[in-house]
Amino acid sequence: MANQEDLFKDLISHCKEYGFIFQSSEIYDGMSAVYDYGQYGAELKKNIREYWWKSMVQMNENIVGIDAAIFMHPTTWKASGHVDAFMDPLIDNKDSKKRYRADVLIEDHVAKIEGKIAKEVDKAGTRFGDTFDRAQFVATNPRVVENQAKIDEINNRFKAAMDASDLAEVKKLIEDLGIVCPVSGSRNWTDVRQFNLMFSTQIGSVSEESNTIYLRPETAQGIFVNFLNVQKTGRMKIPFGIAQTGKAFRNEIVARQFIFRMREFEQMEMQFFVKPGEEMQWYSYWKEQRMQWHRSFGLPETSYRFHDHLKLAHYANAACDIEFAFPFGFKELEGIHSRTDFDLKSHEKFSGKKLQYFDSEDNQSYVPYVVETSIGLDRMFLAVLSWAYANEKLEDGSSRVVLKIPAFVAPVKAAILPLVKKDGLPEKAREILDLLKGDHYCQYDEKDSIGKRYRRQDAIGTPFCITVDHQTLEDNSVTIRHRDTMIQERVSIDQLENIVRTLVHK
RNA sequence: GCGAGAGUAGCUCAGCUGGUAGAGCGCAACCUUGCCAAGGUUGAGGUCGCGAGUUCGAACCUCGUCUCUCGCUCCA
Repeated sequence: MANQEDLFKDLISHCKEYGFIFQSSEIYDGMSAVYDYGQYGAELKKNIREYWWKSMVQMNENIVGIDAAIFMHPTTWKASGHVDAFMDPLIDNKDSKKRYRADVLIEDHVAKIEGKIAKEVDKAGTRFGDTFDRAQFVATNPRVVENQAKIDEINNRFKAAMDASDLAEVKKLIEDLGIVCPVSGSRNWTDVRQFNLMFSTQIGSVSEESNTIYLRPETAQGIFVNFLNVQKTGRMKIPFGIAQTGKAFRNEIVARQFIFRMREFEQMEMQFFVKPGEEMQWYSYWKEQRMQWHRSFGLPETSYRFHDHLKLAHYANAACDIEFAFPFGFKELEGIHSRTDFDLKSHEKFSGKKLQYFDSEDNQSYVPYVVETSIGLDRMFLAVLSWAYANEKLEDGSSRVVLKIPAFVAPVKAAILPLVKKDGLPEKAREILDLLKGDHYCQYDEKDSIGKRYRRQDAIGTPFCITVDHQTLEDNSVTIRHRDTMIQERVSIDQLENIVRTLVHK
């Protein structure tokens, strides 16, 4: 809907205008797909992160949290499969504008030749019947031998080129083979380029001795490599979980839609280690648990839906997303994956260390299976904000922009406002600020008319405005104005701490 | 990365066939009012995304570049 797009644009402007999100390095024209969180954005993000942490770690006896480093041993990414999977050589056809993986184009070509051989063999098979010696035929038939030699040559050339990182040679191979674009049918190719989806840097300050290392493309591996450390030192018994929040980095080819897909982003992950064979029941359990967590934000249930993966990644035996109705459509917000024992087994293989758990119930050790819940913090932030943003028409014909952020994650919990800045009201208001600011992030504002100040707080999503008026001086009462309803109630200052705590608590 | 569109004050935008920049809102100070924005006075803010070129002269034309939006593509 065009209306939704406009709303999204308005939201992006609002985020900048009110200090939620700025483009990174804006004064230098910015960086594509990198954003900074401003004064209110940082608060909201922190509140969502803390709520997640509390829900996962504090509320679950068998889940503990860690904070692993962004740098990890390079072999980690070989074990996880990222090095191979994230280094595809890509080539574009200039006519169709389509992009292909160079290795896939070559493989397809090889497959065609293999098809020819198979056809030849089949033909001969039917001709000779029972007396057909397949191995003999393949070794001696001139056309088969010729084609097999072609295949070997292609594979050798490709392997040699890739091993030498000689991308020009890969392109030459594609040209020599006369591979055409399936769409345009043309041979008008760009150079082959390698898109490494992982960011790399050097560790070690002396260049000859330095090693290439990667910024982690996911936080999960930090948990896997610490599986035994945590299990032993925390005396954890399966089933148990390890949670972590932190930055991950992906050099996305296209990163768009505001903070939905960024090159640097924050994940909130929990890896739950279970007994092999019990993973599906835990997978279902966490699916339900995570959806409940989302529902606790009080956003409409219709904003969320499950999307079960039909095509599974190499490491998974079940996977689904929780999708959210963003302004640009239903998109992935959180993933729940049954990762089997792929990661731990792979780390066992690459490290040569046993990553097993001794189960004293049935007296055996095994590599645990893993159920993962992985949510993008920035995406959750965007989900909350895009739902909360509203341009309301009021009964009197005026309008207001309000962020209906759930109170427990709102950046500013309460604003304390003297009705006028005289008659001792500011002093009284500051007393109340001092009373509350130890427990809640509050603001004091005395500038402009009271109505204008309410609107200002609406725009940053402050759920409560506490107003000090002349009656306050007489009976020690103030009014609390609720953001969403704009209704005010009068309460005693003595009760204020309790009231605010209750309203803001989750 | 490709294609299309866009970039002028914090925000939304105007700026004619090239003649050295404007409005509204917002912001700051003061006065006034005092319970739901838009009262008065004053003020701060822009080498028009950046860099070249054409021109006597460029926000405007040309090229390059950066960034954003949309569509492809990519998303273990």
